[in-house]
Amino acid sequence: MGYTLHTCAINRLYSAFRVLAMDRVSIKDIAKAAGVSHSTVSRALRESPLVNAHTKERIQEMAREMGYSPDAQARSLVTGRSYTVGVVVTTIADPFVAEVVQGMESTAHDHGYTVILSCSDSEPEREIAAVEMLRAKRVDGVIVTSSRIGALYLDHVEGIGAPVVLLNNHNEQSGHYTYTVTVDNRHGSLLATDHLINQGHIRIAYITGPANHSSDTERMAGYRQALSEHSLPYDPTLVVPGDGKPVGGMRALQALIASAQPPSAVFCYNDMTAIGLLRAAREAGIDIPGDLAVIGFDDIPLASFVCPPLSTISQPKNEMGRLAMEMVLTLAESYDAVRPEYSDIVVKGKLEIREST
Amino acid sequence: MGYTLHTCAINRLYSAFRVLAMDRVSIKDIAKAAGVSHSTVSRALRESPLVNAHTKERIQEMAREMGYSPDAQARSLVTGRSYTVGVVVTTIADPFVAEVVQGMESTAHDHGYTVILSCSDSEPEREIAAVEMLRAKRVDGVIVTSSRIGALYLDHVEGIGAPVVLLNNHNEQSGHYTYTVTVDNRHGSLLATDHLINQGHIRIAYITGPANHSSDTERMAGYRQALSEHSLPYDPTLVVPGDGKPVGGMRALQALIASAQPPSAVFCYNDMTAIGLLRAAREAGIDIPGDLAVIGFDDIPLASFVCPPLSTISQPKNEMGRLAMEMVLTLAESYDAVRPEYSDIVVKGKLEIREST
DNA sequence: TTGTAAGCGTTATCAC
DNA sequence: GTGATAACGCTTACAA
Repeated sequence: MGYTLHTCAINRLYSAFRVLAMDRVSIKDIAKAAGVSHSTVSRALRESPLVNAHTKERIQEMAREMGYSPDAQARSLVTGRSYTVGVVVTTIADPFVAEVVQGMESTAHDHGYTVILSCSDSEPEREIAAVEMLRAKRVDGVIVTSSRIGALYLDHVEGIGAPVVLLNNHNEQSGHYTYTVTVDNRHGSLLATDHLINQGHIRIAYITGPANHSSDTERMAGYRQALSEHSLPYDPTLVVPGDGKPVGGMRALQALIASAQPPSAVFCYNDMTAIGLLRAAREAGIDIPGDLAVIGFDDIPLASFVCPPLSTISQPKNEMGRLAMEMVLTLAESYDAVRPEYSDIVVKGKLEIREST
Repeated sequence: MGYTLHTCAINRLYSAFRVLAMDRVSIKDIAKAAGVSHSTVSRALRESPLVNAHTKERIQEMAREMGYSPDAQARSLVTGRSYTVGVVVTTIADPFVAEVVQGMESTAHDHGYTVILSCSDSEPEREIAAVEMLRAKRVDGVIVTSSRIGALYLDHVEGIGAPVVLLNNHNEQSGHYTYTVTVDNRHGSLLATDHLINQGHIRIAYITGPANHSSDTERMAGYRQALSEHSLPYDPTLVVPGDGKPVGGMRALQALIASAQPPSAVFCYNDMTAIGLLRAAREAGIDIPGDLAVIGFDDIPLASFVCPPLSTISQPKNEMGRLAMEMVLTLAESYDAVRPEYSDIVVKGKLEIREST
């Protein structure tokens, strides 16, 4: 690690008999203290009209005084609803994911739900384990974000006993009997590429994302479509592999400048790639956008702070999180009732022109 | 919003009688099917040695076939442990927080625990509500990150019935009977300011963070200490207010260049501030680090991608998350047993020299 | 309006 | 080894 660690005052004082086992007060305790039955307490605490207004108030007062806190698990055991939804992501450290989760959490909160967060690190086993664990916790719904292995869920989905919605899933065959929220990748790429073309660029490169992600396939498709719509030739040598991360972008730039006929513009799979590319360009003394115009995809929070500020396709991250959460909650509330077999929400990205193009 | 939304295939098909109420199988169901008592099933499923090896295997096989999933809530009800810890943060969209949470989640996972995420948006009521809710869910522990209102917890902390650890708390009076993980702010500032001084700078400005945060007070103290250790005068006009966000940094730069005797270097409360300042500097045609050296604090993931790459004090974010989680889990496992009255872990930041100084 | 009793799915304590 | 039986803290018929 290299970080020095300083533990101070640890184990400073052991208080031998500090038994904090502050026995939790239950409705029975309140019942005893109030001289009523525990069912009356239960009613009073949940504002049931079936209880005398006076005693209700008295009981609520006592509950407060005694420091009562309802046991959500016990309640859930009998009601069958946990008011909890599981959110599975690759890694929360990804700024895109973080924004999406932010949107999810706040909507969940607004509806009185709680979020269990699980990071899979893109490892299938961990992702499955997470789903299994969420199932054991009896969540009312699950949202899986940016997963590459969505198809696996479809098998698990039957067993989990709760609705599952996929957000920006990267797998092709997640079409059946599932619920999804996705950005329109093709449309976004069209926007990006068109923009470059309108600026007069003819030779436009595309830096790919990680292999086998449907989002990459779709963005690539949009790029080619824009080219063909403008009767521009598609040159395979202008498609260079990246990995969705800064390093990929840096390497891609090397490949680009080494080529016989370098492009005058480049569309990157995502902002992280573009940012890596920007950095490499600066080091190589290439002027952006003078020598090379660059556009990304995602609009991560810092896209406007790199230099030059990055033009990009903005995904409504917060909004997407909100939509996914609302979808899963709606499904949860009508679970084991009549509901649509599947539904997809497709949101469109927006062209954000800054100074890199 | 401005984003167009396209709902496709929604409500595509209602299958009227698809009752997915796939009645959950319980140990009793398995017991019935296997012709044994439910206690035997319970034992078999938890690898108890108190059960015939043959029947154990048979039962496990049946459980698998029947798609059994243990009910964590029911179990928790009787064992008193939920294997869940609550993490409350200001906002997960903050890259610093996201990294910390990443560290927390992965350690929790390694120990078989699950994370409930709650974002308070720095609103005291929400923060209190979150704690209340976590209490109802019977979490085994709570970690509060970057809160400004830690003192409030100290009242709640007794009632919550679970250990609470504070990470990078911004409140002064969180000293008693609590557990904390914090970065050594004074030390980090010393590092940063020393670095600037060693580069030959005499007039060094400090851009503050949000008011009344102890972290700001401490960083400021480190700055002054470095100055005095090098017998440099402390000039109050060189301390300009920021807000911990890019805008604050941008505004601060205006103030700086408008001053009679501008500094040749500036130490910013955090990276976000520095990044805003960098941007304003670029727009104002100020050369970094030629005209002005800039250093931040935090080392957020994109600090190395802005231009010029930002020198900063690196906080071991992941590590801090890990430490906090390990602390709370240790406390949880010994709850209502003998344990230290309080302990603080203080980690030291590291000077990360890049190109802005 | 209130109380009694059953039950949610576990684990745990006894006997046998 | 195994099976009753009693919790755990709550909600909810069903009675009174």
